[in-house]
Amino acid sequence: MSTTGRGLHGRVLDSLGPAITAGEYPPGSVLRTDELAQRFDVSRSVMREAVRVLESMHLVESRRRVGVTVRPKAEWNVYDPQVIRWRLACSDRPHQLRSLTVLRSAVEPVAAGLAAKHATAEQCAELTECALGMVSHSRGHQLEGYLLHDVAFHRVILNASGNEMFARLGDVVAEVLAGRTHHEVMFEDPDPAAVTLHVQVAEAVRAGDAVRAEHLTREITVGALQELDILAP
Amino acid sequence: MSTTGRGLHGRVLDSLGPAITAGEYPPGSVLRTDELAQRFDVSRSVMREAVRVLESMHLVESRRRVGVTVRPKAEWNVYDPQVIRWRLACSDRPHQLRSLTVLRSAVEPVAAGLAAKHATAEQCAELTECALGMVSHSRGHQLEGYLLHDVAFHRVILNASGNEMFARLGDVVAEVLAGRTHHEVMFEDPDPAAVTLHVQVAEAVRAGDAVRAEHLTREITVGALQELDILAP
DNA sequence: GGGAACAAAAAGTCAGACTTATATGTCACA
DNA sequence: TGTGACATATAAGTCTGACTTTTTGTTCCC
Repeated sequence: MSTTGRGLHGRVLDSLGPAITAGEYPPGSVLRTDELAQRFDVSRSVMREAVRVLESMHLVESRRRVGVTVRPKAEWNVYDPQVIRWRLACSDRPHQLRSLTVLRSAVEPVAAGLAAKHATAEQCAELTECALGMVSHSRGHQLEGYLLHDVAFHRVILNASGNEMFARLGDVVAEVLAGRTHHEVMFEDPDPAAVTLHVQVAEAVRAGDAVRAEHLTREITVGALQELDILAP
Repeated sequence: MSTTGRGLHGRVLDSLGPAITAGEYPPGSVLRTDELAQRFDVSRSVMREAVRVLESMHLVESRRRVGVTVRPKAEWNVYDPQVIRWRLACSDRPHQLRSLTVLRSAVEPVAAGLAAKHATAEQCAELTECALGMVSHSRGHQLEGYLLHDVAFHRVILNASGNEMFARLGDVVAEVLAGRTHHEVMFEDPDPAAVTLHVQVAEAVRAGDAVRAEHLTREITVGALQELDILAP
């Protein structure tokens, strides 16, 4: 899933990235390239490449005669999928999950409205297929199967919106939904009301009813937010 | 504004990044590190650092024995501020501007609603100050002054929402608004109705009226979308 | 025709020497 | 005592060349 692993510098990032995003090095901390290279037992060239990547994520800033300083959290590229994964993997997870869910609540209803206008016949078919899959996996602790169709459903909506910015949030949504199923508490079968809503959204999109699709999706996301409030008020 | 310039590898990126995002190298194109290093007259180490950054933006993929291949547009990290700037600087600009405006139309109303709940007294004051600044620069071709306050206004809203994902879209909004004023056609003074809406949003946020703040902001973004439709139907 | 051995190509890695910018401390002078 | 110019040390930045590793495509044999 989150395999940066490509090459030695990727190995370094897998270790250093999470450490920084977890706040192990508070903002303003100064690291030195040579020292890091020693610590990770890699050459300076490799270490420099890793630092460059962290710099492009705005996690650190490299300045002559000073070193590599950790930037304040407010400047991080929090939309970078890699950064999102790192933050979801650390203790900041609940806070991060809430931020992303709020983002979903803003984006997905609008995306659904656009999908109702722009979705192709194929996308409509895929959507109903996903919704039916959710229904058939909604009882009897088939959580994994349910999750699979749920993720696919929201991906299709985001893609069908025709907006590239929305489409690229598919991975984020997948991460949030997976997080809810795996890490957070999810004893019981999914809420039947939510399942019904998904089916209705699929219908609305197929019918080209943008207003209804948007409204129904808003209900879904409101539900997701309430779920968070119950778990961590 | 968009000064990557830090170091030699930054110079290379300023040249290669825009070229890739502009589609000069179609997806699947293969570049070789050594050749690029020669072309830009830099050492391989510097070139490798540049490639690493492009790779972290998912613009390219580097594989042994094959080279550096350009990835399909759909996989790019389109939320990376650097990528956004590069794309806004090329012929793709109108399309990009539309995508971002649609994103704004989804995010900003929700952000305004949250701001009404969470804004501090200081933020409220700042907001009304911005709105008043917009009013006082709304007549007599004071476009630059108007833009300044407009950008500040939306930044405060996004920050006051208390959601870090929203807050980080401040730069995007700034870029969109600046684009509208500078590059697109903007002969006349801003629409008086829009100015009034901003003042009303500031009031609603101060009053803690989330529903009203959200609704008014939605009107603002709808206006922005209509403006685009008029310019490029 | 299919599979195994082989060769070439390009990225990846490393080590070492050198350059450059810049923060900081020093000292003279006002 | 404060201030400006100057020297110095430091850490990033750059370049080069040699070497390693992985992967692809070819060739050769069964």
